[in-house]
Amino acid sequence: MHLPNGADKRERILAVAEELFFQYSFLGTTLEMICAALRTTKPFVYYYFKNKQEIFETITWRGSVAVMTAMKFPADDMRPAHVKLAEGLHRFMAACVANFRSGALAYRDTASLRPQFQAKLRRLARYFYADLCTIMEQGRADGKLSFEDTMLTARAMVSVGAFMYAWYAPAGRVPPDEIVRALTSILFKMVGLRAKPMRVSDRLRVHTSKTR
Amino acid sequence: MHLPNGADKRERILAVAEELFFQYSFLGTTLEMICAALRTTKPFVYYYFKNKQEIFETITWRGSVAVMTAMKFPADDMRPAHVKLAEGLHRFMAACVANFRSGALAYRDTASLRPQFQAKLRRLARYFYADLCTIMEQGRADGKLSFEDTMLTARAMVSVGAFMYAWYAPAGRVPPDEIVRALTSILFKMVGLRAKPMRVSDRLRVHTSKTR
DNA sequence: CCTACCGATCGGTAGG
DNA sequence: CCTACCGATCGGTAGG
Repeated sequence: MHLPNGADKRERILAVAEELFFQYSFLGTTLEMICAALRTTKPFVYYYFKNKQEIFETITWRGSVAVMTAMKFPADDMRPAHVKLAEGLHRFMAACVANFRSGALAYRDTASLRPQFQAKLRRLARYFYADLCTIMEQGRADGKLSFEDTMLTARAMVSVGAFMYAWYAPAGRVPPDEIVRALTSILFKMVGLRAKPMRVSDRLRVHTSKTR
Repeated sequence: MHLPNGADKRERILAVAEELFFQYSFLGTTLEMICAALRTTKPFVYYYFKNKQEIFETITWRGSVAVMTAMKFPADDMRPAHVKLAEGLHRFMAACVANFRSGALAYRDTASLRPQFQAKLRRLARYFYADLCTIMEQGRADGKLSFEDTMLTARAMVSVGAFMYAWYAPAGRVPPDEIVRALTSILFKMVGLRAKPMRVSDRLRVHTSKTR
């Protein structure tokens, strides 16, 4: 045990609030509930955050960024589009599973976000979809993929990851890695990609460069 | 113009409330907002409904039933499983598009539903998934379908319809019928079904029996 | 069908 | 003088 510093305490607030916001929504979660779960008081929370809104948007932003950066590749990555898409979809699905709570807040509780924050999220999503659609169409032009409307197919694939909040339970029947592999394999079928999704260990062995 | 009877007035309340609940969530919608949109007062609304909860659950139940009954077939329907699945998936997707607002309330605002109502919804969903998975596995046994984990594939297909609330706009780029056709076609790929989804007019010509 | 009003509970902040 | 908190209570607003 060690005395936690400020950053640790802030993280603890965020962790507890994420759980409560996911379960009860923004308006359904009171500061009293957050404080009770933290076994602390409101002024303690208000020392680290200006208000409830700031806590909520911090969590929401993290989750959204984690999911929406999966299609980013270095400019010098010259692999074929369908290979990048396979890796990107796998990263996307892994991020959806790892962040299924915070990732859901953006679209499930949109009304509780300030308009300017919503605009920031829409920008993030627009870039994600632009990257995704570009890679998809390159892969199709290369004859490696097969699908009809690009944007609708992209929306459908994102739905599979995004809607996970409604049914996924971390301690469920299938282990997380296996869920990621199986769902990624379903996304592959949706774009007519033949390859099987790599296992996490394979991906780490083949692709060692850090993208962040 | 005619003087609306009690049922009409009730429906008007439900229509206005559905729009507001979808946009602002249950807790974010006040009775004052509903009354203002209706240009009436709270006691008028409380003449037709016991409380805010009853309005919300009435709307939610309708949407959920509309979507979750798509996989029901008459006991004497002897068509092959993959044919029934094709029709069921098409009906499911059409119901998701037609009820994207009320259908979303069940999973987006779950916390605002009473536990016993949540249990009723879970029962409805369990029957839907049971029917869906049964037909899927029959079709696979017949050699007409191809997929891995049945339940995960079912979840993924439902996600495509369910998550539509996050992006679908009735007055958007693609007309509703075309959205339904394109998304159903994507569901077909997810289960390895070769057939193309029928157009609405075709389906009505071929299959005239009422399922309700 | 409306005006007026209640018990309670909310997010946020005061003094110490 | 600062920080990190507590007990108490503020102004406003919710459902009914």
